[in-house]
Amino acid sequence: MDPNLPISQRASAAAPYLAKLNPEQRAAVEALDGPVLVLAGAGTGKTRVLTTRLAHLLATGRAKSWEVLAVTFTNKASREMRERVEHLLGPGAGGIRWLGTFHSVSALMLRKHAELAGLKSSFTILDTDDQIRLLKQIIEAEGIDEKRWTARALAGQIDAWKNRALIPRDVPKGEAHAWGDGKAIAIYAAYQERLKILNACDFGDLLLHVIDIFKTRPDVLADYHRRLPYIMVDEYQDTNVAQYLWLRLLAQGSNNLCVVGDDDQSIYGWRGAEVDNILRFERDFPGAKVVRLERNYRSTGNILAAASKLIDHNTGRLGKTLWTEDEPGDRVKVRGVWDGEGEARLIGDDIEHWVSERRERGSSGPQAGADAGLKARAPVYSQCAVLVRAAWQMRAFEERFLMLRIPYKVIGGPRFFERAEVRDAHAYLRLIRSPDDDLAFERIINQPKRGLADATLKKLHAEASARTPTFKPDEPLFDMLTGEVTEYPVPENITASTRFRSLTEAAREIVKGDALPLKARTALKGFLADLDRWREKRKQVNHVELAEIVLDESGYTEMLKNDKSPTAQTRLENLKELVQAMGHFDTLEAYLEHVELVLDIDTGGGGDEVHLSTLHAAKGLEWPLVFLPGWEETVFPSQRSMDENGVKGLEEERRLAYVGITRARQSARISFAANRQIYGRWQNVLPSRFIDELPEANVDAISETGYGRGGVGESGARFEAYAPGAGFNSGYESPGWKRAQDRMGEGKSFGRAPAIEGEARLVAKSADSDAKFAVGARIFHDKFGYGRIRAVEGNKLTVAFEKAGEKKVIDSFVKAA
DNA sequence: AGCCCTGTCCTTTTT
DNA sequence: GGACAGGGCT
Repeated sequence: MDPNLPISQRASAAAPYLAKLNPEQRAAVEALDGPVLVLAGAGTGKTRVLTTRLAHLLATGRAKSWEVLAVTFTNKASREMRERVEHLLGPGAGGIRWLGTFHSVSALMLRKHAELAGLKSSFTILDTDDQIRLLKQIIEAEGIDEKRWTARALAGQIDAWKNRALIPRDVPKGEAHAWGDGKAIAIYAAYQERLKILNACDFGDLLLHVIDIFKTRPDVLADYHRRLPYIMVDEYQDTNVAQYLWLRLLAQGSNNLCVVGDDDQSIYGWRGAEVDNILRFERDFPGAKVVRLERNYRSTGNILAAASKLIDHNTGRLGKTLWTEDEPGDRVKVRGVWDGEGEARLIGDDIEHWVSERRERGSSGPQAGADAGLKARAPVYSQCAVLVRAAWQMRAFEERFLMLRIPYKVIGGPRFFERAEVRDAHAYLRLIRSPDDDLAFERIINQPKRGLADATLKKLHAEASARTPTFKPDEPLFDMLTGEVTEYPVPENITASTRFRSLTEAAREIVKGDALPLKARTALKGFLADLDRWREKRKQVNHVELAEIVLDESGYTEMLKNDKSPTAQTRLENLKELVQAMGHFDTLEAYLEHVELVLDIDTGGGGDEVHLSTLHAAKGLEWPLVFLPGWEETVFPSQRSMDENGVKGLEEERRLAYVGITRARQSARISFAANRQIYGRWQNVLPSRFIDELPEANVDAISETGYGRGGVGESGARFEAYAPGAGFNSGYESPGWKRAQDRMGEGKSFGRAPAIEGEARLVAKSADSDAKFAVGARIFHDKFGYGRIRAVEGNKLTVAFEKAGEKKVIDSFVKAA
């Protein structure tokens, strides 16, 4: 080795991991100085570059593991990064202190400097649910029409403002005026006050408070500049204004910022992401080195060509030309089906084909032999994914997969930590930790039922706000409106919605008097005593035991045990899982920090299961076989996206389509239906415009629209017979389902298990053996849409159709011979 | 207090 | 098809 080489370069030359990179990737990894922008197309090894660069920084001794700030958007991404660095450099190398999501890193910083934002370092992080409940109270107090301005919508608006780093004072007047009769800013300000009093902040605040601290305390910022000379950012195209400001401030020190992203994969505009951030990086950071990664290692030629042509329809791109040395492979399949069920059927069949094909090939291959039985089966299901636009589209697939016994796993599906029982358990723990946590208090005061419902709660609220505040903040109050730090007494701009006495405190007060009926008073006393006892207990036992004790003594477990609804069992299991999860943490605090922020539990994974995911959650992942159902106008592209954001919205939808196609390694299969149930109503829908935008040369279009070919005989009906009361889900009852039963006139369960399906001819034939024309069988008619059989008399069916919300009874429905 | 019924509005996408 | 809120009833 050349002894004249600087040490860092000697290390580079020797590093084995560099040999695995192509020239562009290597250029990106070795650009260790100054601002760097890596434009990485889909499947070009973006993560590899990022992790290798990080490893390289450490391996060459340029940086210590605590001197690199590496930010990602999702917990999954940061976990993966950690693992991969470890993989490159060996065990222990993953201990990078400042590696995490924007939010988790911010939380870490804010805990250190909480007092500068008027918080205690033990502040709680509210999730969306808490946020909405809080806003609801404030809206109520402000006397605003709750129908017109829902808490949910207001939460969305406040989030949007926070994404743009706007504190109440900064919100443009015109914009605020359009909201809540001009009271939006007042509510926003009141909300911030309440958060401070609750010693809490929401997701947006994590960043905003830190930005504010950096701006007002140059000494603190300078300290971070010194500590964190290297900054790396993943998915830069998804940064919003707040995140951008946050980064700018931190990067001012060393100017050594390396961002990786792809403007074509910016799909979080609705969350405030500004593609513009990546488009103007070179202007923001003069002298930035730009590296383009254009060689795709993931997909075959046809898939890549189809995706590239599609994304070409967008304007204002930085532009890349992706290429691959892979063979063209299968063409992208586009298929039309009759309706959502048909689509699920088609995809289910495809997966079964794929699986049996692989299994056969595997067992006849050279590997087959004596030890074949001993070896775990090669994964097959997990090579397939179904990617949908919106979560509700998953249900059809889940039902179908259950029926076919295809194992599946919902990625990022109904979140463990968002389940009611888990949140209830957390509320107990939070309340034990901090008696001031009013949101937690409200959540569980009557869970399980203690006879402390609305009336009691109302009195508690009154008690809490009526009396002269006795609350004295430990720290001076920080005013979001003016940015001033105010000493007690309380600033005047606190609205009626703001209370200075916690509900716990109010409860202690109220049980002394006779404001409550005796029954409620006793119950409340008991509840308070329980809490105090648990707080005592906490000093003696560890947090896992504490959780068990609380769940048991509160009667929560018992409530679930007595609950006869089918979900009760699962909920009990969830609680067990929760207690188990707590064991992975040393303290209650550590655990709560995790659940508040990471909101993600490692569900073991690794099973051989088909992946079911939204397109958003699929970013960064890949599969050999990818299904892209629901490509219909109004669904995808989403009507709402286009209504709200016009061409910009459409282009983001198109990027989403691009992300979808480029997830596929070997085969991408797009499908669309002619009929789709939206809000429970049947609607005719048109194929997505994106389908027309695909290049013919790379696509096989097999339209089966009219699946079932509509009319058989004069009735023009397609039948799907369901066996009443049969197995699958037959115990399931929902309000809507019950209502449907009532309408049908038969009090019996119809069940949901398709016994047979097919065209009229088939059904009619089996009707002779009087098997399938059972009351409750589902029927589709070209003219009248879906209905259910109400009565059967020989060849005549009485069918109740539901169309456009109206009930229609067609007598003498003649079957086709 | 709490259950049940009925009417309304809805559904993107996530830290 | 379902969450949720409000009203009426037990």
